[in-house]
Amino acid sequence: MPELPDVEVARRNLHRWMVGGTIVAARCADRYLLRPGSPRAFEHALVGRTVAGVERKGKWLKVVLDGPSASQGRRLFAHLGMTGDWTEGSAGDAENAAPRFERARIDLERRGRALVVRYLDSRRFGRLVVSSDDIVEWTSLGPDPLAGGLDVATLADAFARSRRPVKEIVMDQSVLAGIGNILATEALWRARLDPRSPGTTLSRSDVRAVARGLRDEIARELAEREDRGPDGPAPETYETDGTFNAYGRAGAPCPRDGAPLARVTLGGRSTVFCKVCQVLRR
DNA sequence: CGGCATGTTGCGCA
DNA sequence: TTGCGCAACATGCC
Repeated sequence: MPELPDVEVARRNLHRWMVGGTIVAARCADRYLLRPGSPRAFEHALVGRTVAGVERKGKWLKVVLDGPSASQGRRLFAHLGMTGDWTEGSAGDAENAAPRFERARIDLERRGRALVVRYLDSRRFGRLVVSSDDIVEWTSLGPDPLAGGLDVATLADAFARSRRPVKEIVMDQSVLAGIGNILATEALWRARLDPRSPGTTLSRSDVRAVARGLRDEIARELAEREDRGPDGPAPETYETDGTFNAYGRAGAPCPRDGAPLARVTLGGRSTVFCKVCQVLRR
């Protein structure tokens, strides 16, 4: 599920489902997901509150809650980790039973209707954190690409300051929030730039190409998810169905020149690229 | 059984 | 101080 486009879709869904609703029950028994919180604190912080808004920065979500008085606002921060997802169903239907991998459940009342919002996460690398202030994981994020954070000057600055491979810089959440392994791999393929190139070696036009690659790939993935709609196929099924140019395609022909795509490890992450058309700066 | 996985953090070492 | 590499976290799937 989780890179910027997936999280943005989750944000829009949560916004549509929850804003204006009042939380009547909240349960999460998973202490690992709640770290450093507790099931009791989770329930206590949410029940009785009204949802005022749902925001996103990078891969983090922030659900803004209103208390009985304005000074009692609380926030629920959520990260999808590797396999997290949010779903919705109306309470009372046949599907009242907890689906597989349900880790948290929030019951709301909205416009006289009861609904259930669920957090599912098979691998449990996600987070659910309640706080009355912004948490450091949120405040230390760099600018978000969809909020105008993807400008060439900022990127050029980050590259100029580091000899680390360009792919690692782009995936650094304090440089740019929301870029994961798929977006970085695809953007660099689009930019025709070898992911191992040190940041300091990039030319002005390289930086522009990386920015354009990121922008285009984010837009493409967002459009793809919008096309499928909420009742489309399960997320897992659109990872490897031919929509990627490089990600997950090691050994297969590069769509541009037919050369077999190479695979290396950068920052502990699998990295696929074409040695023929993606130029290595040094 | 072995290997890989869309993410993040922390540790040890150069 | 910075930058790596690597393991760990917990689990599913091919």
